[in-house]
Amino acid sequence: MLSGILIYMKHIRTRFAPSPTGFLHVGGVRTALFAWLLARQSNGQFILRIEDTDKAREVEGSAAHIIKCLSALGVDYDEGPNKTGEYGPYLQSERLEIYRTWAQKLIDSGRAYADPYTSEQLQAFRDEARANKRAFLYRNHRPENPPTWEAGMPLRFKSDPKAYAWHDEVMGDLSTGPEVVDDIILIKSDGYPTYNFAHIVDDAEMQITHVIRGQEFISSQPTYLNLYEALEVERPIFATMPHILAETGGKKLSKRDGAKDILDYIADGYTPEALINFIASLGWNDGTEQEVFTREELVAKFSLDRVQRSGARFDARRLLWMNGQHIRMLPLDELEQRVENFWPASAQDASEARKRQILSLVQDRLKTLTDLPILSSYFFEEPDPNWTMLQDNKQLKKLEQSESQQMLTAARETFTTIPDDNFQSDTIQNTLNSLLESTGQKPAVLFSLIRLSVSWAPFSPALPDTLAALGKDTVIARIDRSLGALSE
RNA sequence: GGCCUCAUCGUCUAACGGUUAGGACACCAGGUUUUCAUCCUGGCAAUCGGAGUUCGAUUCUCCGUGAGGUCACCA
Repeated sequence: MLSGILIYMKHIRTRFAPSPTGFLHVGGVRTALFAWLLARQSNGQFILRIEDTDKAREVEGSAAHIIKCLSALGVDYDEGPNKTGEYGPYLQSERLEIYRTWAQKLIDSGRAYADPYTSEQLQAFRDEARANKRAFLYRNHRPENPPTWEAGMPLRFKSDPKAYAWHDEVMGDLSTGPEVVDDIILIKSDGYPTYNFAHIVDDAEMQITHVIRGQEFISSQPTYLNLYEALEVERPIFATMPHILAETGGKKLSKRDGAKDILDYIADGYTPEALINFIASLGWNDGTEQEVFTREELVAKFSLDRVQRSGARFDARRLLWMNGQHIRMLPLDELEQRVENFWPASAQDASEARKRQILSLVQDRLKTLTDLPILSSYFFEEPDPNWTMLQDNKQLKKLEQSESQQMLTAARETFTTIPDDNFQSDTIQNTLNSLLESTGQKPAVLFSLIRLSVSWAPFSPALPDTLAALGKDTVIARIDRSLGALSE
């Protein structure tokens, strides 16, 4: 405990260490986010390290893609591939000399040896273990007189199996027996280190204080602990994150289960704030009933000891709700910048002031930024009458055609009496009220009809506001057009 | 199969061993003199099972059960 406190008093250094093998989904992002929050709340550093040691699985451009994702979320790093600090390089493929040096240290101390087996022999050992219903342990087949290690041979760790008990900031106190500590590969035959080796070397070299990673590493943790000892490096604080589960089934979130890339969410009109809030809420809460957190609140309130131990299921509906909450929290001029690329094509020639006016009307109804066109296009272009909307409307479907015509005609007449310079929301409200009296119609019927005839949209802001924003001439012209279509 | 981890409404979750087990999403019903995906009010809905410890277990212990992870020259 004391050492933990001392390390906290030192500055915190956390890292996100993805392998560039594809895209970045919410599971990976959460690990990055929590590491980032920890660093930011303590004036520490957050490091991005690209673990590109598997050249066969590497996908070109994905390191750049990962950086783009982090940047889109506002998860900034202090050291990384294109932001060199004093512990670089931050691409593992550029650190091969470092791994070789540490490997040599292990060889010299008798803690590493060349693996002489062919893959067929290895596979036979595995099959045997499986047939005996036992876990495969390489060290049961440790060669007595391994050859001198040279290029082209895998280098193995000579483990010193023992029981371990260790503390995990999230999972609590964990322990295992010696049967899980094994001779893992340190350097592959292609000369690249394995994750198992490289991450320990790098974390030590880069002075990482907190290792935050997914549950899948818990079972190899004892071997890692053994390796820290052999390497004679101080072990960091560990925090193991539960998995994020796919929406259906009990499996961890993955690409084939429909996990989307973070940039896809951005493209679909989700805000970084909402994504971060949502992802953090998958497994973390601050103990109060607060659900919506700003970025600053997350930084201030996050703590590892309130991270859940069990997996959390991804819930797209909750994310959608949360996105709406965050959109509503944005100041109008901020929202204006965010929606720049989401306007309908017809808004292209509209003035900034006009777009701003429309935006303020629809802000409360946006759940994603991509909702903007459906909520605003009729302000910028002439909507086509759509009779199915009339027929599907529960208020209007029983209406005779002649009744609709009468109502619209009456509405048109009343609107013409409003002076041009007084076609404002409150005046329109009064006009609509008097129209209700004179026609004797229910508001639900009359207002639905007017709304549809000027917008032909599934939803819109409050009617007086909508009409005022459209303007008197447009309102009358659209009613005329709808009347014309009605009488055909 | 070995080892490890986890287990509260459908979902995300709260609850010093003492609460009518709370909140949120979703859903349903009302309301806000139009629609609605905003907003407000209300409703539905949970402690995996069995023992034990205790005056009292969601909470502690054990045994089951279920779920997940891992047993790669992937990370």
